[in-house]
Amino acid sequence: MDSPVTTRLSEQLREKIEESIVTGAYAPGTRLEEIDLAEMHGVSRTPIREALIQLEAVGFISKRPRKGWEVTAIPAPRLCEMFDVMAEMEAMCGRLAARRATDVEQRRIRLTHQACQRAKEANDPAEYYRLNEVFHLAIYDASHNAFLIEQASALHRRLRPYRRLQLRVRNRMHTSFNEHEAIVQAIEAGQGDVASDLLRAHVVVQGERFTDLVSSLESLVSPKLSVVA
Amino acid sequence: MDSPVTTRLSEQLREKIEESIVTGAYAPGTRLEEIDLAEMHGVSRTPIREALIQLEAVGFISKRPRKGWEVTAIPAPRLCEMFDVMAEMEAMCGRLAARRATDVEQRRIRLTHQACQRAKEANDPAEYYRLNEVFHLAIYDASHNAFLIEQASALHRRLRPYRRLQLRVRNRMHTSFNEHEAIVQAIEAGQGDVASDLLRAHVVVQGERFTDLVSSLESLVSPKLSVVA
DNA sequence: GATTCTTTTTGTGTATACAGAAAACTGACT
DNA sequence: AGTCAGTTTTCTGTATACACAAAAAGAATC
Repeated sequence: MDSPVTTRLSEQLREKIEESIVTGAYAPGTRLEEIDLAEMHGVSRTPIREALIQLEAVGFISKRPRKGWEVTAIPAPRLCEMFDVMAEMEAMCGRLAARRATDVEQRRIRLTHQACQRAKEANDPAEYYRLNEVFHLAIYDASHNAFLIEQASALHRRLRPYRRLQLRVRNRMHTSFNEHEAIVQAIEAGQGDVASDLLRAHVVVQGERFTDLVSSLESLVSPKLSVVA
Repeated sequence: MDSPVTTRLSEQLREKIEESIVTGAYAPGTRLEEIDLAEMHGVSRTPIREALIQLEAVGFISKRPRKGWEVTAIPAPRLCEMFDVMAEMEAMCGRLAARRATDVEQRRIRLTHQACQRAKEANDPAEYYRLNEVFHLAIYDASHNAFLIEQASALHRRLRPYRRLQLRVRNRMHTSFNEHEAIVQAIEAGQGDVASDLLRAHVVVQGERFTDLVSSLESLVSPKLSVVA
């Protein structure tokens, strides 16, 4: 039924757990106990442990001396740093995409952008959010640098639970769309430096958006706090 | 004597094995067998396995279906992609460093550069190679972006066995030094964009250096090939 | 002599067992 | 009643054992 050579419980478990983190099911700060996870997935501790070790190596979780594993809660300042790096990587993708994108890839970017427009006009933030990811990934792909694509995608995924919050910001969807339009034009015109600068500005977290980010961070972590307060 | 809470054989083992890869003791393509490594280090398979899993997560080794673990041999085209990304990250470090470096950090960069000069004039490539790393790391630090520093350092380390080969290229030490001088000046002058562009050009693998890289790659992998040929 | 089938060996993936340490709880003493 | 000490429990790190699968080697047959 499923792939026969996918022998590797620990890999499948890593994907499952990572998915739970990325989607926010396991919020930052959540404790992960090996035995619980093992029972939950009906396996022994060993493959669970191996999955957790992989997740730790990529920074998704961290191990506290005697406290078990914990979903990494990224502090706001570090999150800004990560968005800065993300911005730079996207800028690089954009520069390369403007130089290297094939006709098919250009068309794919433009089409995804138009789909974003429909989602915007339908005032459907969820759909816009989904298409926004497709849009950015399309630009990554057009860079024709496999390593860059991997790195950018990984960081994109890492930041996913935090980016989702950004769209709640007032008018973000419209602003985002307008920025996309300019980016697409720059790529189509082959203007690498322009696309690069636009993408950097588009992704980076500046000014008031930083405050939004910080405040929305609080809605992610331990809900019990809100009960106390 | 050593840190008492460093209980974690797998961590120590990961560092040891990674060191062997980075220094080139384990050349690309080398087979790593769990039992051999376990005996070699006087431990059981479990911590070895955990160490290998971590190394796989970062891309140092990869697992072949039924062939065990193998030190990842990076193909030349991918290596170029990685150097391109490295160049972009260094460029970003330089741009930030020019804006943010403290007096102490500027002085540290300049001093390391002067040490490079002494190594160059003493015609000591090994020492120059070592100081070159210190120089670049000093620029990373001056960027004041902890995440960027981590990422850049990790990629730098990843590329280390390949960068070493580059210095064998004729006159590379002198060219490198001159480029460093311009970079230092740009950072001291606070010219972020200039530092950025210079660093990108300094790190990237272009033109004839690509050919050098490809040919030097062959000296890394399985020596039996040269016996056959 | 070559090819194919069978058997053996080797190596990985998962489970389980065991030891040691830290944290929590309980009891006693001040 | 509070604090300190001792005991118990829980959890982690490491070792070992077992099963399954693939590759290699050897034997038999064509």
